[in-house]
Amino acid sequence: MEKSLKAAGELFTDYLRRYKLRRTAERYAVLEEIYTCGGHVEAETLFQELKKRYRVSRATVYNTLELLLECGLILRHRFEKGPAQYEKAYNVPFHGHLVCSDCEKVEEFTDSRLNDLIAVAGETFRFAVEHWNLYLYGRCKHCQLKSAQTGKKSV
Amino acid sequence: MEKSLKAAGELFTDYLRRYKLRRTAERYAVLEEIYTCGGHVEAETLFQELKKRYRVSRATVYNTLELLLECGLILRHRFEKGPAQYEKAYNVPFHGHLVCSDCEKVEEFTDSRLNDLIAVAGETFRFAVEHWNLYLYGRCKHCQLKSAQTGKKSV
DNA sequence: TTTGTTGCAAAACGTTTGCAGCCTC
DNA sequence: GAGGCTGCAAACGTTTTGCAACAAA
Repeated sequence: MEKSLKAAGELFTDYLRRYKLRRTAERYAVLEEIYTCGGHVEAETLFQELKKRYRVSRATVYNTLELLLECGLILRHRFEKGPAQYEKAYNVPFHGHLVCSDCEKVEEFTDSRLNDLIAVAGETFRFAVEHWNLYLYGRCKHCQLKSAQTGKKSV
Repeated sequence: MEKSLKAAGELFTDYLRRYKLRRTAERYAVLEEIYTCGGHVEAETLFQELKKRYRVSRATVYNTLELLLECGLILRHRFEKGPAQYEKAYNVPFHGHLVCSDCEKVEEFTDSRLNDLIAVAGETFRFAVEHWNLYLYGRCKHCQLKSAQTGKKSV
């Protein structure tokens, strides 16, 4: 956790140096928040959290998110509903997402066949895959149980 | 093509009847446009096209898209950039999407292992999968060739 | 000192909503 | 005839942009 933030920070520094971009406190603050909040965050939440501790603007948050995406330190998801969500990507195994249509909670899963399948698809189409997303939508364990108890199919 | 529109129209009629919703010309117009435009369309394009032939509003387009999603006759995608895109779903095999970050074009691919993989993930988590999306982002064949010729890595 | 980056506010964008009138049933 | 659905326009929430002030190099 703590460790992956440190390593990510160093990679971020390398990236900023390489492209002659400035190392500002705000940029590292955004990185830290994503790496320590645990899970998925949306830009607005990120901004509200950071505002408690720093003087930051939404513009900077969005600007920094763009940089972090570019250097591969974070991932962005646009699920069916709501604003985009961000998660740390460094030292995290590739995974798919299970998104519950009822409670909106997101679970993650891995499958060894996923990477192979994606590599094959890329080769078949001579497509240079940079990143990918697999989203499964439906009802999670808890919401199925909940509706079974009340006898209702959905809210 | 023509045939799947007809079948989809009948399923839409069944759905509207079942839920005591009204069969309006506008609703069928939206369905037809999606089934005949071939590929992915965004709501605004749909609206602009329909406006040429009918008196419709954006509100009706969005409202109808919601209905068509609900009865499974269309699919909705939120790729990394841009507004949501819609595609017909009736009589179309499940497929993943290859999205080019350069030219924004979308290719489709199928893999027999996909359905199995998704079923397994669902069972493992006792998650009732309703639908899913697999998006691969990167550079398509043509854009790779294009940058190899100019010697530039990207635009 | 230079100029990339910031905070702020306004604008842009896609989508949703409120409402009076229309048209399906 | 009743009320679900419509077009229109205004409102909404998220993201982007323009700009003067600031601070990293």
